[in-house]
Amino acid sequence: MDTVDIAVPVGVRRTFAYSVPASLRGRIAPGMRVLVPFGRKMLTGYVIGPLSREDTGHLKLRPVNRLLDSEPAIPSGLVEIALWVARYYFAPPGEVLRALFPAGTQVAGDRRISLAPEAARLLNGGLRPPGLRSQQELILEILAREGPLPFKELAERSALRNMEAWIDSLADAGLITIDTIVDSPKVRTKEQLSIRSLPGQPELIESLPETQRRLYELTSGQTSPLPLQEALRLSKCTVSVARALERKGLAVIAAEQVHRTPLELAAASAGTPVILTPAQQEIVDGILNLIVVRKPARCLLHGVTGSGKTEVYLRLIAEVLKLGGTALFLVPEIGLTPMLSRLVVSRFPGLVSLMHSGMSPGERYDQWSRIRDGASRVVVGTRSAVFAPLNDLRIIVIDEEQDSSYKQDESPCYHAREVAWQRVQQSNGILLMGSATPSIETFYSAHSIGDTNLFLLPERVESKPMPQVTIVDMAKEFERKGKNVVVSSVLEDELRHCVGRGEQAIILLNRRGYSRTLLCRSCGHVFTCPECSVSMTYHQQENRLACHYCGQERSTPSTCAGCGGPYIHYAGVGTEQLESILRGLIPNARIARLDRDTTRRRGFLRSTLFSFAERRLDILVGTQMLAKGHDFPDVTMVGVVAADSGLSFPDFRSAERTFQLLTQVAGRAGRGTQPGRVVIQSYHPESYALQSSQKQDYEAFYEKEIEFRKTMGYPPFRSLIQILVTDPDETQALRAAETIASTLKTHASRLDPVVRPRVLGPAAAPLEKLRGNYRMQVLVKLAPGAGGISMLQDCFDELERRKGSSAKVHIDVDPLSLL
DNA sequence: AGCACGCCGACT
DNA sequence: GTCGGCGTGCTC
Repeated sequence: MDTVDIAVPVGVRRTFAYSVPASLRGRIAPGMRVLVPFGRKMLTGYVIGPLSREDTGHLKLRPVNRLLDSEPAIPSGLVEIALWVARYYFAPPGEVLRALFPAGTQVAGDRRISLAPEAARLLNGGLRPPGLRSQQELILEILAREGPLPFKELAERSALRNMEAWIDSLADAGLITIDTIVDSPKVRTKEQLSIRSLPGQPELIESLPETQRRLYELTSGQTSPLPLQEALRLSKCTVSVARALERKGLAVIAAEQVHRTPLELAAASAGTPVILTPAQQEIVDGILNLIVVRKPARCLLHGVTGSGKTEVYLRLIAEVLKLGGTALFLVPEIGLTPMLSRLVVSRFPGLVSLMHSGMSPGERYDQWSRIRDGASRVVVGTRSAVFAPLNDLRIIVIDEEQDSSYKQDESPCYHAREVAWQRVQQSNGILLMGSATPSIETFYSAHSIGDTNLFLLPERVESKPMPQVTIVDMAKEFERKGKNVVVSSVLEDELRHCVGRGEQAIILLNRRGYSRTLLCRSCGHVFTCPECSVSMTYHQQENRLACHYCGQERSTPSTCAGCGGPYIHYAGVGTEQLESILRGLIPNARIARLDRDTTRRRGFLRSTLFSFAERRLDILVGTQMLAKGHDFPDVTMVGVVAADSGLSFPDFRSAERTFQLLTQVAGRAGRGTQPGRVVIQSYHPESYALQSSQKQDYEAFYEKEIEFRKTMGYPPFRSLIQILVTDPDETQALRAAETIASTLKTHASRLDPVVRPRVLGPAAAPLEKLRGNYRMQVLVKLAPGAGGISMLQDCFDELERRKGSSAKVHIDVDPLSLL
């Protein structure tokens, strides 16, 4: 390779060609990080491979400066995965590749300007080099006063423009020197002085003084070197004692690498597998058969809540390890399910690495290094762990496959499930998706298309019954009571009984705050966020209004901002108000609330879940974070206060979301010895999302929903690409969106009508304004697999070449929502 | 993404 | 005439 293709972490959707100096030939390989000159800087680049483009003849290639890795830092397969992500999701390849490495390992270099010795001597002697312009003199003065400075800082201090020219002239005159300083990575392996004992003559050891003997015995009982500080603390002696041992040849003190270990790993104890039910065993056998043939395959494990899917995953991971392969276990959010990660860790002691956002940069770096070096063969992690540098990946498990946290909402907007599928296709492994409420796309692929293997666990373990679900029609409740109530009599009675029996309850209301909207009774004015097109929510505890989209706050008004009138109506109940209502209804119950407001305090989520598990709480009130994956055996009652709050969302997935949320939260009830009861309050009891979740009938929901998707041309029948154009100026946003839409339409019209993508818009996005930016969207509907994507590639390449507008363009391939 | 180049208004 | 504004074009 004498010329290479390199991705540089800048926001450009292309790679760059570099020449390889003779000294590096034969040592450079794909997946290595290199230092390359880019513009006026030095940047970390990622080697893609030999130069494939031929049109570089006219370019004067710059040489790779040096290698940052002596061997490829990631398996070369991962480079291909990154390129696939970049292409499919319209993202800059350099930024995708950067995301594959732990944060803080990237290096960059900047020019540093110093005074040449000659100039320094003159200036120190109070003299000035003759014939200089005042600007040049200023630069020299600053350098004499401040010492060598980075280019940018020098430019700021001097406040000159055209710095490049002044610097060049001074360098030509030999008065300054310019060199490149490359900073060192912020995160690296941590080393610590450690002590390790050596075997010695028994009589020598016998003769040791008391303190040296203590230290020697402590360290000789260890299998690995002990951090020196810790050893001294434990044996209560000082460094001189350790040095004495070293002099006698009984110990070695040296810097050793220490692994920064996440809490969950350190705390785990060894666990043992449970015995599988026949149904679980059959599925394990079925999937294992697919694993051993070494052909890529997708599997969906559709099992009701509490049917024991986790045990199936763990058994298959164990089998993969026996076969010598590695495994990746993706979970929605580790923070919400600390029990699950602990369970995995306990089952494969010493082999597991964790990758999630709650870890410090150092911990992430060490976990990543362990995975890359092959020390960890099981990785448990959230979305980004799908890029873990595992070799011979034979299974990827995606738990709660439908969860929206698997989709990254900023560029690159990848979906971990799709990336996982690319990875197992490459490594001849298995993708195992698990859910009680699979996404419509995945179930369609399994049930109707058949390119995903479907495995069913229709019953709970130990034949525990599914909870009994009651729907309360809140319109009738209003008629009966003659007034609006938040908690229906049915829900109230059930709760009372539940708490009375000493059992626990979960109440879901997917809306935080005290009141959702403030409305003037005189003129109808709604208090909306000045930056966003949404109403502000009243929070009683802080006595403030807050925007839940941008976080902006303001004090609670006492009069209407529109007409000055005093009659302000607080409408729409949130979790904060619900909590106080429940306290009023059932004063003896111990109640806690879990939502983004209460869990902002570090550790509150963990400690509250723990208290609830320990039965020091009777009722948990909260938002959807209560619905996910928790396993509390004493919860027998689940209430949903406003089940239709999500149904009115102007989004094609709102029914699916509602059904999933209701079914998931209902599944929290009756996981122990007592059967569960669920009460769902709604103004739309007839909607199919509610009806099918009442019967816990996924397939009934699927049949209705897939019909809707087909009629409307939504996924899985059409692929969607959302182009969101934002700008503080409404007309700017619209104009930029119009340019994009018309370019897309022109390109589309050249295609065969059968595969021709439909271009819709531009139109204002449902969230018209967010953080002061107006949002226009263009929507492209494509027939899946019809090659429309390559048309879009061309289109966006063209648009990028002549962008001509300051408006921001955000491309979301396969968006999860269209807000 | 940065960052320089280039072409138009307000100052010495 | 210069300084500085931000439109637009490039980085191998």
